[in-house]
Amino acid sequence: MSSEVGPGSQPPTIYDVARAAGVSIASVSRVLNAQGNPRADTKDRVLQAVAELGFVPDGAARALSARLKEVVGVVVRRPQWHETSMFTDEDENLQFPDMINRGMEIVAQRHGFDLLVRTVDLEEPDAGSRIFALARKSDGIILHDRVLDPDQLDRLARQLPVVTLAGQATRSTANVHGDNEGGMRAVARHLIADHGYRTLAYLAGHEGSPDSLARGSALADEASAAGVTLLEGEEWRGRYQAAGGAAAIERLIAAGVTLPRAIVCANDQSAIGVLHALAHHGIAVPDDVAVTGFDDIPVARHLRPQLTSVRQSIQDLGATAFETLYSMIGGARSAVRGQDIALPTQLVRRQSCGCDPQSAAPRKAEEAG
Amino acid sequence: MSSEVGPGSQPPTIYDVARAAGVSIASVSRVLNAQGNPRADTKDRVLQAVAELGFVPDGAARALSARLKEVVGVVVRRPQWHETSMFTDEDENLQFPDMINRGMEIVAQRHGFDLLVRTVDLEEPDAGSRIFALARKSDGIILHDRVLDPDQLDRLARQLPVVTLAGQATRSTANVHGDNEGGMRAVARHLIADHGYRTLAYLAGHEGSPDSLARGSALADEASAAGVTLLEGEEWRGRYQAAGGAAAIERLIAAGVTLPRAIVCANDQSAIGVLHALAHHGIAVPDDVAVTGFDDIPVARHLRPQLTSVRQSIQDLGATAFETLYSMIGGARSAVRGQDIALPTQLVRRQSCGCDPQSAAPRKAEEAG
DNA sequence: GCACGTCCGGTAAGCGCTTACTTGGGCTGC
DNA sequence: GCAGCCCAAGTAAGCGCTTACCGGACGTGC
Repeated sequence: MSSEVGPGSQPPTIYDVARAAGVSIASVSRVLNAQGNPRADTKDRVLQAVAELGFVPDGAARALSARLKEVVGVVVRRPQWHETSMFTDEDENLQFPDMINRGMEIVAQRHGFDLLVRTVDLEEPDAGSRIFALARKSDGIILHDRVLDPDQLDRLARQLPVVTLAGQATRSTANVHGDNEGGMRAVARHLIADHGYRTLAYLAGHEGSPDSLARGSALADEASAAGVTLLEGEEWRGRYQAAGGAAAIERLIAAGVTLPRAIVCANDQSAIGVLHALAHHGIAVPDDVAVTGFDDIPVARHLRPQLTSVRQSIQDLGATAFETLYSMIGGARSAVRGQDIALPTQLVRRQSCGCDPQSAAPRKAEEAG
Repeated sequence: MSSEVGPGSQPPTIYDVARAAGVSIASVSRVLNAQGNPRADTKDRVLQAVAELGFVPDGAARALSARLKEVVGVVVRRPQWHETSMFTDEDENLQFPDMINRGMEIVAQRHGFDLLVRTVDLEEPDAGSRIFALARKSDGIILHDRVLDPDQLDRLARQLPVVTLAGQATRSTANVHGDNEGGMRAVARHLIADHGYRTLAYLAGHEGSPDSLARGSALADEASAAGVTLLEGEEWRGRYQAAGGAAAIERLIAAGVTLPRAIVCANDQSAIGVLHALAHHGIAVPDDVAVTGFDDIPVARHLRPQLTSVRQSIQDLGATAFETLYSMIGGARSAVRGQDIALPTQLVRRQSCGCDPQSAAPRKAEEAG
C-alpha cells in the first residue's frame, strides 16, 4: 500500500532539506534563522525545498542546540474540592486564572513562545517536584497565586527566571499584581461616602493570600478613617470561592449574627456565593445588604443584581507577567529581578452596591425604601 | 559575591550526577529510567546524588534522544471580536474549551504529559503554519472545534497523531464529541411532550459546525415527527456566542417577527445572549418564551431564570480526547485511528424551559398564566 | 582448573539542530 | 600578476540525554 496513512512518514529533517536544495545543513539553518548573508540563489533553493517538503524544525533539537525552548511554564493552583454543594463541580476560580493565561498567551505568541500549563493540587505531596519537572521543559516559569513555599521558590529561581502573580517579589523573582490598595480604597469610599453605609464586613480570600491581605487592610484603613464599623475575621472568610462565600453567610445567619449594611468580598467568585446565600434567605441586595466583588470577571454583569466590582485588566496581568519573564529570559535579568509591578484597577459601579441600575448613580442609603 | 542570586548556576546535568555518584552517565540514566538491573549500591549512590543536586533531566535533551517530548499540543479557536456590545470584552466561549482542557490536563498528568496550549484566530493568514510549528514541539495534537481545513488536517495527521473535538473522524484522525443527537432529542421531547409547546426555533452555532448541524437536525427530526413548527435559518444564528444570540433576537424583534413559544439554542453562551435580549424587551422567560441551552456550563445555574440545558461531562470530553491521543502516540494507532467517539449527554431541567423552580417539574403551557 | 554463560556497567554513537571554525573562490591593490 | 582579503558555504563539534554494544568479573558445570 503506497497510500500510507497516519504517522508513518516521519517529518522531514534539515538533512532532507539540505539534500533537496543541494546545499549543506549549515546553509539551511542559516537561511532559516537569517544568519550571515546567504547568496540570493542559495536562499531561494533552500526556501523552495523547505516549502516543498513542508519542513518545520524539530522543537526539541532546536531547544537543545540553541539553549532556548521557546516555552514558558505556567503553574495554576487547582482548587480543592469542597463539601458537596451546588457549586461542587463548577471548577471555581477557573475563569480568573484562565483569563490571565489568555493574556500571557497573546503576548507570548508575538515572541514565538508557547505556554505549558500545569495545574497543581496543593494538597498533593509532590507538588514541588512536579513544578521542577515542568521547569526543565521551559525557559522560565510563571507561578499563579502562591503555589510554592519560599524555599522551593528560591531554589527554582536559582535555576531559571521566575515571575509570580499576586505573590510578593523576592531577591530573585519578580511579581505582578493588581493595585489592590487603590481599588479597595475606591470601593470603601464609594460605599461610605457616596452611599453612606456605616457598617461593613470584609469577606476575605485564602488565608495568607497577599492579595486578600492587601485588600483587607486598605478597607480597614478607610473604614477606621471614616469611623465606620468593619466586621472581619475567621468567620468572614470565603476563600475566593462561591461555595466558600455562600457557606460563610449561611453560618453567620445560622449563628444569628446581624448582617452589616454592606459586604465587601475579596473577589467576585465569593461574591457570587454571597448573593446566592442572601437570595436564599430572602435578603434583598442591595436594599437590605449591599455586596461588592473584586476582579470584575465577565459573569459579574450577568448576575441579578449586576455586581459592583473592581476591574483589573485581567489579561494585562498575564501579559505583563509574560513580558517581565521574557525580559528576564532575554538576559536583562537583574533589571527586573526583585521588581514588584502593580497594575491599575478601576471601580465599576453597578447595582449590587446600591447604585441606580440605569445611570449607575449612587443612591444614599436613607433615600432607599 | 558568593551568594549568587538568580539563574547563574546552571541546572545540574547527568554528568554532574555521574561524577558525584562515581558512576557513568549510562548508569545514572538506567537508574532513573528503571532499565536493566542496577546493583543496589549503585542505585543508592545515584539516587543520593540526584537528591543532593536536585537533578531533573532536561526536557529537550530527553525528547531528542527518546523521541518523546511528553507534550501534546492543544489548539483552541480564538473567537473574533465582534461589534461593540456589552459582551465585547468578555472572551466568549472561553469557559467551554478551558474546561475541556482541564479534563485533558488531569489525565495527561497521570501519564507525565503536559499541554502546550495555543489559540488561533481563524482570520489570521498563517494559522496553519502556526499549528504546524506547535506540532513540532509536541508528540500529538488535539484540535478544538474545526481549526484546520481538511487538506491541512490530513497533512498534519501524516506527521503525528491528531485528535479532533467536535469535528469528524477521518481516515487518519480520531474525533471525540458529545452525543448531540441524544441530548437534543431529549430537549425536543421535553419541550414538546412535557410542556406542550407547538412552535420552536433553533438558534444555530457556527456555520458548518458539525455539533450545530447534528443538534439542529435532531431537533428538526423530533419537531417534524410531532408535527410541530420549527423556525430556523440564517436569521436564527447565534454563532455560539452571547453577543451573537442577543443580536439575532434583536434583529428578529426589530423585523417584527413573532417569536416562537420556545427558543432552543445551540449552546449555553448564545442562550445567555438570548435571555438578555428578551429581558431587554420585557419578554418573560419562560412564561412568554422558553429558552434552552446546550453544554450546561457552570453559569447556566446562576442565571435568572436558571437555564435548562444539556449536560455533557465537559471534562470527560477532554479526558477522552487525551486518552485517545495517548493510545495513538503509544503506537496502537490503527486501533483508534478513524474512530468517532460519542460521549453521553443528559438533559438538565431548570427554570428557563418552564419547569417549576423547586421541583423542576414540567408545567404544561396551558397551565401557565 | 578451564570453558562457557550471566550480568553490570562503561564506552560511544546517535537524536536534529546551531554555530565556531575552516576552506576556497573571486576581488582588490600594488 | 601575485599576495592579501573578504565573504559565502562547508565541516564538524557539541547541546544533554538514551541505548546498543562490548568488555570484564564472577559463577557454574564438567
